[in-house]
Amino acid sequence: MRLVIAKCTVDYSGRLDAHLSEAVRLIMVKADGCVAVHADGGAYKPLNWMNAPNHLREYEEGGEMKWTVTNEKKEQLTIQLHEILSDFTEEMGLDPGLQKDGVEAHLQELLAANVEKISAGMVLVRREYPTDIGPVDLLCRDVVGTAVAIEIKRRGEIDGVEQLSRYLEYLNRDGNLRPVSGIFAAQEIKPQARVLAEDRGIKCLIIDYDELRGIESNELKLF
Amino acid sequence: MRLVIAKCTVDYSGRLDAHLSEAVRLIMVKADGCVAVHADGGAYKPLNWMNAPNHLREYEEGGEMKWTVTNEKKEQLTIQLHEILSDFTEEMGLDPGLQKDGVEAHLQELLAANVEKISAGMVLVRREYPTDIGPVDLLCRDVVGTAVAIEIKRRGEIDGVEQLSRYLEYLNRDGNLRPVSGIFAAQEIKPQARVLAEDRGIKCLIIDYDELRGIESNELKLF
DNA sequence: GACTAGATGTCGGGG
DNA sequence: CCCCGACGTCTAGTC
Repeated sequence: MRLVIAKCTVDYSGRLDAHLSEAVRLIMVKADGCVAVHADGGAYKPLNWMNAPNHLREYEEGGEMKWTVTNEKKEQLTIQLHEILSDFTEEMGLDPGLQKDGVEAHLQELLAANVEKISAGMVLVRREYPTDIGPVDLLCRDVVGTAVAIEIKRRGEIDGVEQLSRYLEYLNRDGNLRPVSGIFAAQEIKPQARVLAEDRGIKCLIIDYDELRGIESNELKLF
Repeated sequence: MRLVIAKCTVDYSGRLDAHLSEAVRLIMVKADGCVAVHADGGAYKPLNWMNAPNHLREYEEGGEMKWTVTNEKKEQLTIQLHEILSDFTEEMGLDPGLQKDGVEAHLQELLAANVEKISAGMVLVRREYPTDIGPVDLLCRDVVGTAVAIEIKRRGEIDGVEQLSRYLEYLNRDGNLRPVSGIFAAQEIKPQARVLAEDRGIKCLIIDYDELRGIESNELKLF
């Protein structure tokens, strides 16, 4: 990784046009070639960047260094280095990568293993039930045998309700399943999403991840 | 800005749990206090981070440095620095910020000024027409006085069609507007989005940003 | 390659 | 503050 701190001006042209006037910034060049220009604030997002794969050309122009980074998609990042305050390179090697726990896939796994907690007698038909317009998170049958499509989110927002609505509309065309009801399950459901869901006859369900995890570990203890 | 390169292990706990095993990484601490842990690859997103506002505590534990970053939302980032290879600080000052051109707002502005280019006799009622479920990009009336809702996107995908559909459903409840037709306008429309739009009776329109900009500059030349 | 959906999305604007 | 929508969204997974 190469870290350059320099007084610079930057221009990006591609999906839009953007310009940064002269200031001191950090320019980060990673081993895979991606370039990021950071200000000393504003969360982790750089002001400008160019992802790999790309081509970096460094050259002198009028007594100053100029970098142009281009890629196959005709995007271009141009950095004028008016004054280089620091230029430092360090080999870091490959990263073993990030392990995560608590993303949507884990919620889905836990809820799939505990569908009877949603309502007594509920039975799982399958996870990731395939349709032409994408997989339904969980397809179940309730105690009287009615099909139930469940969409699971960490945070329940309008997009998720629309997604479930599309699946319901599709599934209800299938004579073997019809009528299919819907449950929108999330750790947190935004008010507007709840209104839209209930307006469409979709039930809302708040999932307690820790509680479900607790059930799992308690069951493990029993055996 | 402080840049530390160190062999470290990292743990994040908050919206999810995440763990990074031992490796050499860059730790970036910005003037506003935000912390980011970068590997030497993988675009501009850090492996782990904690945005401002937060509280950074540095202390020694078992002969190694340990950082804990916490915030009001009970999120926590813990960094174990097993070996510090470099620790460098540079004052950078405030950044004048990024100027952009070509985002959706510009498209909307241009199209609003040229609604008669959409179809002859089209008249703009208002931009950002407010409804309870959000603002409609453009509300117009066509040559025979029928209301037309226009949703503008740079890239037209299914989400945008759903958004316009919600607006149309809402607007069509208003006796003063009904019937309201819809136009989905974008620089590029994905095939599936087009199919969904047309299935719902929504017209699709490709916008040529450069052409509209050309019209604007030509009109300027006339005066 | 196209398309879908998740993301610790982030970010900015408006109520 | 929440809510909402844009973003150079990015990214991973599937078909």
